[in-house]
Amino acid sequence: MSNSVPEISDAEFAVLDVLWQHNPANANDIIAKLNETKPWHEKTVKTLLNRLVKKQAISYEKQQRSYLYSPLIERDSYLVKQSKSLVDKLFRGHLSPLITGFAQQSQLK
Amino acid sequence: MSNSVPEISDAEFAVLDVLWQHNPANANDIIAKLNETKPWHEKTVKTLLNRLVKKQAISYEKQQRSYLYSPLIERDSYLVKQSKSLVDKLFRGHLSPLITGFAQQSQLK
DNA sequence: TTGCATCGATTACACTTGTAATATTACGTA
DNA sequence: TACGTAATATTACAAGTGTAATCGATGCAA
Repeated sequence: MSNSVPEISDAEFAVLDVLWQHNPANANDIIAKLNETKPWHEKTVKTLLNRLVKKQAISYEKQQRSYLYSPLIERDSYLVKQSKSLVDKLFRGHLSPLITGFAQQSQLK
Repeated sequence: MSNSVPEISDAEFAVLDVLWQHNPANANDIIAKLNETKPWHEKTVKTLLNRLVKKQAISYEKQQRSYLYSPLIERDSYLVKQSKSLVDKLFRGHLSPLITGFAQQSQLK
């Protein structure tokens, strides 16, 4: 049976998201990509990479001096799990009120 | 302009959720209701109530010895906000992939 | 009136998270 | 071979969170 998906914080998710788009990737690539949208310090991103490794959300292989990182958890299963847990928490498992809420809100403006 | 909705943790949300179902309510009522599903110590719930008050998510009025609590933030707007922020984060604002993901996942079993 | 039970208020404490700074290690160059 | 530099690893530190325990006030029972 496959391990359950670890908890991923918001900042960690952003890193993982970059890796889902393109992998394997080294730290500098990831930092550059992230910095297109987030003003994160290099050190910050490295911390996040380390935490993701510890959580076994990503893996790395040594490539000369630096590492090449790859996701260990699947994007789709992660997204489904997160969606489901939100819908469980907010709507007791029912998707329709979410959709309705969205519709109403977007129609307000 | 109305204040933006404060950040509410998962445990705090459960308390707020009880108050949305029935309010005003005193601490004991809330504890009893929560204990139908969560094995939380009385002290824990009181801490959560305090934090919600500090965050101005709920209010109270003194009733003799104890307090009567009521929600200050609206259930609907809170749910919409949370849904939206998840959809923004996971699906870049698009609802349809969430729905599709749900459909696929539920059809697997 | 005194003490106990019961409220809410304050304090505790470890873990996670955001956000780095510092330490260490190992190439590559002079 | 010795050093600077660039990678990773370790440490930092405050705020938020989960989960209570303790403190202080107060009203009720004896």
